[in-house]
Amino acid sequence: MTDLLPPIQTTARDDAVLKALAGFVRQEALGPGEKLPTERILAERLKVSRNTVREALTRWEGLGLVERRQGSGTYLKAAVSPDMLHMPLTLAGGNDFAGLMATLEIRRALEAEAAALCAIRAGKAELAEIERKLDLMEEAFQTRDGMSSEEDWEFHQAVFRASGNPLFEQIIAAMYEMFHRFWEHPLGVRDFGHASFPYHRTIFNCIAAHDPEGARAEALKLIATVEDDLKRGAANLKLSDRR
Amino acid sequence: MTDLLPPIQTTARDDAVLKALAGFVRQEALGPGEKLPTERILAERLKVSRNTVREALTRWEGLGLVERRQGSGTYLKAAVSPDMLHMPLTLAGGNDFAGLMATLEIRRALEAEAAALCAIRAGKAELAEIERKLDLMEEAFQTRDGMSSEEDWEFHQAVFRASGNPLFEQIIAAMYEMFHRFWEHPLGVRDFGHASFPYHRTIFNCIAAHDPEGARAEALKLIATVEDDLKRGAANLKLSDRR
DNA sequence: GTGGTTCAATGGTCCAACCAATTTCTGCAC
DNA sequence: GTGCAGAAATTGGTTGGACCATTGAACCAC
Repeated sequence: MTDLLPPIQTTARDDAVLKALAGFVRQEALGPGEKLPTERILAERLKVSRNTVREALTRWEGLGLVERRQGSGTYLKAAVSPDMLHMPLTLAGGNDFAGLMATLEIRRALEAEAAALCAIRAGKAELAEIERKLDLMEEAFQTRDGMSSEEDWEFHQAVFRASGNPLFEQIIAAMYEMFHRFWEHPLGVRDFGHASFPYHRTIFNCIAAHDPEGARAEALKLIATVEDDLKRGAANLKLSDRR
Repeated sequence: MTDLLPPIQTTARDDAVLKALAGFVRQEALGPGEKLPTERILAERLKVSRNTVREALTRWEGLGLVERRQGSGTYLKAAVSPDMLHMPLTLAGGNDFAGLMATLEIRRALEAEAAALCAIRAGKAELAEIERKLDLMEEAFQTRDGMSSEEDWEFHQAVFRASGNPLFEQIIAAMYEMFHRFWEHPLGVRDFGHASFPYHRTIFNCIAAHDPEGARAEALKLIATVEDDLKRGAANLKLSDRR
């Protein structure tokens, strides 16, 4: 009794605009940073109102695909293709401890899996890149006494990228803003992140040895230390209510 | 209706509109499904043009926070708060086999973690809800000879929801469209999904017994069967180029 | 009740301006 | 020719008003 009667679609102009624009971008082989036609031109060419064009572009802007600069133009921020899948995530109350723990749980799941996949799939080039990031991070850690969040992040990004699955990097990158917001205000925990330091190299060693389960285990240990730091920070935070 | 919604002041109008609207939603304690003021009312109250209101609402619609129904009104689809964090993801080329495998790897990571967390955190009410979905699914499986994708999905949703971390459900729900697209055209694999059937109950048993590692292991087995079905389907697909 | 009809409300689209930020061009001083 | 300030053009942002398409409720005949 499956009544497969999908609703018919009579009007979908702004969607049509986006589809046309996606086709245009593909045909012109436009990449990130390049400028696309002005709203007035698009409206004229597509035979729709400028308002409709603007609504369509607003959608893309909200999805982070495009950046508008008043007086200058509209620029691509990411690669687009006609058959993209959009996953807008919203995390309510992202500023507090609970929200941070929630993202950390996601990160634990993804980081462990990515490390394991990376151990299986990473080739020589990827391994070299990861090791380069690792060296940079360790150097920064020594010279700046533990302040290596930027390099730390780049190491993890390299691992995600070498997992062979672009989704890992994308999801984590989307959550980066939240982590970053936090890393700059370590809740009074002076040595935040120090405990996680040694595990970066143990993870790399397992990956280089093509030991998926080892890499997974080390990644889990790393996240556990971050979780621990976070809980210590939460205790410090109990008294001061920030914003 | 109360006369909240004070006029907007500065530039960055549409952003200000969203902030004001978020505040309004919070003060009125509006929940999902409830209707919010019409565009014309908002424009008048906030002292901005209706177009500006529309651009703001278009943003929220693109983020899946709101649903517009022509002739009816604009309705909340999710809880909103003034300090939300948005993480829009876009994945290119989601239609092909590689894209499907990529999402499945994400699902493996999240499903295993969520099952484990669920085994730790699920209370009596959550357990009962999961078991209800499980019963529905098993019944549908028997009576419709394996066609239980809808109920199957609801079971997994219940598990994610009981994990205590809303991000799991959100990420997976965002990927649902891709899975669903596929489930309706099982690539010629007649008994697609059959192999995964028994693991639903074993997962539930582990969750009910508060056995995190057991639940994780069973979830991994389930995903493995789906992966296997998918690979069989890919072989069938080699010859026919769809769409 | 069932099935149409009417009608007001609401989102969707369009137009024609104007504003604000940016870029580009122009012309003068040197 | 060079450099730079100011004018002009370009472009996204906003406004107000108009009309269309869909929805849903009230109403009416049967």
